Amino acid sequence: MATIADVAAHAGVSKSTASRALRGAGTVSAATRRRVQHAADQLAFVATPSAARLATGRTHTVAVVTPFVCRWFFATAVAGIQHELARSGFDLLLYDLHQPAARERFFTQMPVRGRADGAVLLTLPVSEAEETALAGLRVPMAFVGDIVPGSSSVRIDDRGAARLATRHLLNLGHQRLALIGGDPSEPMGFAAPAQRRAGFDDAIREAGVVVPEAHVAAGDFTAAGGAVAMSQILAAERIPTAVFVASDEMAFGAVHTIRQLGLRVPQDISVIGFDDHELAEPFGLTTVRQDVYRQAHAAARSVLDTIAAGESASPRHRVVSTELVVRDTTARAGEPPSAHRTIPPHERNTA
Amino acid sequence: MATIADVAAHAGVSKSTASRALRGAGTVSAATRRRVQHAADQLAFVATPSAARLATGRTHTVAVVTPFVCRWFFATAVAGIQHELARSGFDLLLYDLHQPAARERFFTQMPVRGRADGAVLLTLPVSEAEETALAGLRVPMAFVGDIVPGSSSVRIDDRGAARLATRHLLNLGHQRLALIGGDPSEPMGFAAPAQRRAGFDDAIREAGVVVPEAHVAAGDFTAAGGAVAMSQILAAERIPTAVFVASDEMAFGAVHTIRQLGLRVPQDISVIGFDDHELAEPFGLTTVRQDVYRQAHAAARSVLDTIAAGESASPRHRVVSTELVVRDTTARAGEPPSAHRTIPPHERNTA
DNA sequence: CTGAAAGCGCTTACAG
DNA sequence: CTGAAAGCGCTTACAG
Repeated sequence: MATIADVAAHAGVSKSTASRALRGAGTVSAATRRRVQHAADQLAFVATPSAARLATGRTHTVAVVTPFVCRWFFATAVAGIQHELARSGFDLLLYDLHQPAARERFFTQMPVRGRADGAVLLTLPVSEAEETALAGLRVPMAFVGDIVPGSSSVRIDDRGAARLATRHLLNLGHQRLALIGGDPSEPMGFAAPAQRRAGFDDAIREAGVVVPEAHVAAGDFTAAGGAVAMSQILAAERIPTAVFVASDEMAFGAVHTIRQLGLRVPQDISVIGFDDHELAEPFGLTTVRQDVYRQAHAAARSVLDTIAAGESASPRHRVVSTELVVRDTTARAGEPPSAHRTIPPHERNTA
Repeated sequence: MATIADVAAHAGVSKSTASRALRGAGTVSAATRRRVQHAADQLAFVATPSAARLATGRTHTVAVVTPFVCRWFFATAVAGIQHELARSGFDLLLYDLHQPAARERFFTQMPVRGRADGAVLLTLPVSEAEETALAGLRVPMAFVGDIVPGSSSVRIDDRGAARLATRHLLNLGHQRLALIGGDPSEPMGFAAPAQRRAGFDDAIREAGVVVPEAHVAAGDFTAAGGAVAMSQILAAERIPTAVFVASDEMAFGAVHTIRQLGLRVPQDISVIGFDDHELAEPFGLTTVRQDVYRQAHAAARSVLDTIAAGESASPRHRVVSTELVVRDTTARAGEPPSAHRTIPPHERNTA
């Protein structure tokens, strides 16, 4: 591995000018710049990151901290951030706080310290202690889905979007609604579930509709959890005709449960999800779309901009719009089966 | 930020012994060790990573390079690696090669150099040039899904698993099979699609069954791609009674297309996927399971072990088993609807 | 067991 | 425009 001393020697200059020439910093004559560059190419020189970092204090790295990398929302967000970072030549350090223990270890040990110039936190409401720990990092941060004073944020209007989803059900004439939301005692303490519940409540209150407790169930934002929650609701004496599910992944499970019990979607029960998961379209799930990739992208951009601008930049708070996407899992209350759900005059197997 | 000189001063020792005491290296008397530790705690000392790296040459970081973080397989693998790394106090640097341009940039610039002590590469068949570029890193590597001489690998028997899936269809009495596989001209050049195709071919050859070209279509391993591929197959003069789809995500799309056209799964067409995606269970998709989390975990472990052992450790090649998981999307050829698919005597809506 | 010194490989005022 | 020197903050032989 060639060092900068090697390229300096090859080019017949000092380390100082070699360094300056390579980084385009300071003033270097065009001729020497060329000589140095040539020497560097010859030797396939590339600066040792740790040495450059120690000297400059900059890491050209951004940390991403997330619960559950493996879930759609977070994986999509990580992709969005990675792509934006790559465009600026920044590396991405990933921290997954999948368990309370991992979360605690992260906030007490602060492995990010000295390893990143900025951080983006995904959907992670932080306690006061955690907030001060993060502040101790003294690097720009952006939050996706939460607002923390002093840091930038990008999010959607969860409450408004949930209200929109619920109104869609109401507008279709449904009176017996159900909700599959989040578990308030969930250890990560996510903010979105409560917001979505509030939006649901807004809508039913406005419509003067009452939802019995038996029609409210909590899932863990997985399909399996949604399936279980749905079966709890369907065990009620009187079952709903429509259900708002606070995530598409749970909605997939809910739809499956309904069908397993021999009921039809949407003829017997309408289902609307939340997210516009990549499988929502192929599955015909009605939902409200949020653009996760774009939110993540914007958060990364904002961190990058703040890094470039130095401490000066003031935090930006952005709200990304959502959109109702009507597909095949919602229908008017009491509607007969739609035409394309019946057996069509298509070629059939005879094997 | 306190430096090691600060804690040395506080403890009344030299930097050398302070360093030794903190890292448990060399020999330090119990008493001084305690004094130093106390001083470090007081000052909330934590070694500056770049300085430690420059001095030792170790980064305590592993790089993960993947196409598409946002797809289930890769996101799950990243989670598996992250969790194993965290247990050993290693950081994870993530590189997403989602586009040919990003891939080329990665292999020419080699951003991993000097930033990681090891790497795990996900499902990425490398060219010779790329292989030598990686070798230049001089760090232990493990591949998930591919074999590269000199590096460890963890994978499944794609060909055998595909054969298994196809035999399941054959065993159910199906004679008119179809295949939704990968596109051989896909730029990433993944190895699995060809292997799965080969396994399919093995099975039909053994069974003496012939599959017309019209019953073979390529998808891009997304649900949308699977849906399109399925509709191409269903445009054939004579449609199949069963289809092997090389990934669950494509299978989801395929099932959707079949149902959209008014045909039933599995009564009219049986569908088997590949992966055991987390949504396969809630959706009742028959498939062959591969444990991605475990493969990733093992790959990370193997890199970590090699790092710990130094150059001495010789590469390990592991093949993780797969398993047929029969659910609701496959049935005997010509089978009538199964009981639980018919309308059951359950409470119905009357709204 | 402990300390002084050199070194890891860069960068950056400061002179010239 | 260029060079000598100091410094970034650790670690590690080498003496003692």
